[in-house]
Amino acid sequence: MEPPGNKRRATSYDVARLAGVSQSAVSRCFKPGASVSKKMRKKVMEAAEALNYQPNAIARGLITRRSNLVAVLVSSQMNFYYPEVLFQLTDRLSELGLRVLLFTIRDEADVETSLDQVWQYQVDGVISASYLSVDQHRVLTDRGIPVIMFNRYFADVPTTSVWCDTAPAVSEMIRHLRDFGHQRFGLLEGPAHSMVGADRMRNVRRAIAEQGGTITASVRGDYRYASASEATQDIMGADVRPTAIIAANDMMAMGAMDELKAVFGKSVPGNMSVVGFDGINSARFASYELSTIRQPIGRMADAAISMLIDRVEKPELSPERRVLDGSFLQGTSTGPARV
Amino acid sequence: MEPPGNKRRATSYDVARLAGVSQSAVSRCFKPGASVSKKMRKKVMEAAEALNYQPNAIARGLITRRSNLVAVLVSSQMNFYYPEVLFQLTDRLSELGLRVLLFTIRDEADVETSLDQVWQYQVDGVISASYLSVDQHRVLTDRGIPVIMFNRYFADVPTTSVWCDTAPAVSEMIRHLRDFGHQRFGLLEGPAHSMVGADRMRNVRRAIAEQGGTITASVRGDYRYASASEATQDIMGADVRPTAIIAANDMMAMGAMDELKAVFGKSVPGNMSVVGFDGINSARFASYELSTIRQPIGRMADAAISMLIDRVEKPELSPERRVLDGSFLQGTSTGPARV
DNA sequence: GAGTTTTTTGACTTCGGATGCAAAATAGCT
DNA sequence: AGCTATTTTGCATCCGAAGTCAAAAAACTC
Repeated sequence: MEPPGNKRRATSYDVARLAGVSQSAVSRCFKPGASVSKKMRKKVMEAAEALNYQPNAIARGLITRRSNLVAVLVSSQMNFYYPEVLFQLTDRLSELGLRVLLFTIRDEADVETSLDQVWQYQVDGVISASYLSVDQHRVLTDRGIPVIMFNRYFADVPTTSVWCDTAPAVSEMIRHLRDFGHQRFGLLEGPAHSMVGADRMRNVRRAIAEQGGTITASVRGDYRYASASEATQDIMGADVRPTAIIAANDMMAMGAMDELKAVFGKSVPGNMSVVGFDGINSARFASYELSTIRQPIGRMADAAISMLIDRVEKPELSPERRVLDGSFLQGTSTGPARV
Repeated sequence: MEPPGNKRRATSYDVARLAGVSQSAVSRCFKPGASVSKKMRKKVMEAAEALNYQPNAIARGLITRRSNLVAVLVSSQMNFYYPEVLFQLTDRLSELGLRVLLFTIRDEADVETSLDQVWQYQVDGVISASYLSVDQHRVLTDRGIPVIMFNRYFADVPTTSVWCDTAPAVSEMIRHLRDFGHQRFGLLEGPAHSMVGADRMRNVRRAIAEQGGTITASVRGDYRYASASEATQDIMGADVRPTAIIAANDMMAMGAMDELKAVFGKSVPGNMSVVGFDGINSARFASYELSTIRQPIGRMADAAISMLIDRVEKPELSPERRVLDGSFLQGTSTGPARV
């Protein structure tokens, strides 16, 4: 039974002394591609073992200028999409020996303070699945910190980003609804500033224009479940009622389904159809089984990480955008139009 | 337009030179309680501003032996409880100037590698909402790293932990069910090794023993939504069918509700009642409106953090357990027993 | 204004590893 | 063995900020 804790943690010098070698030797033994003889490695490793030595990542980071830290920014909004993205990113980064420094963003002000921290902690890079203004983005890149935007980008500024193209899947989705006889669509859009939402709805409008059908109402929500309630009432309260509601994300689609059932006595898909975007796990609950446009989150995470690593190693790489296609996932929230 | 990036980032020396003072002076200006004259502070701050200087947290951590990093361990299991805890912890830690180093744990092996990283990154402390063995816990505390267990503790080893006592709320919940005339209960338990689940079900059994009623079946799930499907079938397939199902967490309760509706044609609460534990956000969706025993996650996070900070400042503090009471939250998943 | 106390300031050392370079050790070759 | 080519190893210095301590400056006293 050792006296717990108080003893200082072992340093490379301690290991060196015990092993009877120099500190540099110890350092080399813990560096992957270094030139060390077998004997040396054995001696050092034994001493390290005995002292419970592990290199100090902080000290290492100071000299190598590589912290192996990646800042991940996610919105703390109640939208289950974010945790999924976060966990996917974290799992994968861990496997590559990179640590996640997590920043949850509630509002604009949070972003500013987070960016200061990002800078102070010498992160190797940033993956942002949260809102970031062009200026904020530039502050980071100007300072030489690679930034990858997850599922967002700037229209007018080159940005390294992963993006999910929903156009083909939306087209498929509208065809699916049209085949079911739907003609009148209510749109539950995202917030005004959301480019993801704007893009999704642009695709929806285009597909409807191409394939036929009318939009009976278009209302904004804030991507959260709760916001769908009022939005659905607005949609249903319009002059003409739709037979299908298309929501800009799954959370709102779920909210819309529940509102339709609870308040309007509609069954889904019996009387109304509902579709969403994202393909989050909770949309697969049997109570919803949402027809939705699924983002390949895992593959998007891989893409983001690989672009990030490329840029950590070669900072001069120019911005790049990787686009993955979303896919239409048919659930049971869509069925024949009941007029 | 500055030449982007390539320039080295400014250090305290650069600022000192520009301001015409010593490096120590710069350092002091960035330390809260230091003695600096107004003139000096002004000069330094202007220079810092001009150079876009922010102290290097890595270098600072090296000398102060305080990284201001807190490792947060959460299970990456598909259980929405974890993201909620994580986000609560992160929001609060950020406000206190502490950064979250996130570790998602898939399995035992992940824990081991994570602990190595925790050690290497000189975190100031660890908050674990994930499985941790007694040995793993001891490795950390022996090394002098404060560990706070979130919603778990060891029966036989003193542990600093936050815990939610569900006993009174469970008693209330059973009374609620008894008042509705329920006599036969099916238990959907957690995995065998889960002490949280064991504790919850112990309280349930005790309350039933005290207030009357029989347990028709007791089946284990793994806390995930999907596991409730088979478990519910087992419960419903037993010799005697219950009128209410008590699940060890909300995810499984939701799964049970859906299984009852979809496969057994039961309505909830029309034909069967279902209750859960946790009080996660998704249990509030209108499709579920689960009656559940709610954990005060926010307050638990506060408690965990305050205990952590206490121990970072005074490592010699002995283990402490803070216990908060859960509360019974009545939803619409419970109603009169229909025999 | 000289003498004393208090506050500010700067020179220097420290934290714990990584690395360039030269010395030492080993291997390779005739 | 003798001598060169190649590894290994250790020394010394660096990364960037913080803290110690004594010198310098400012603030008080009488």
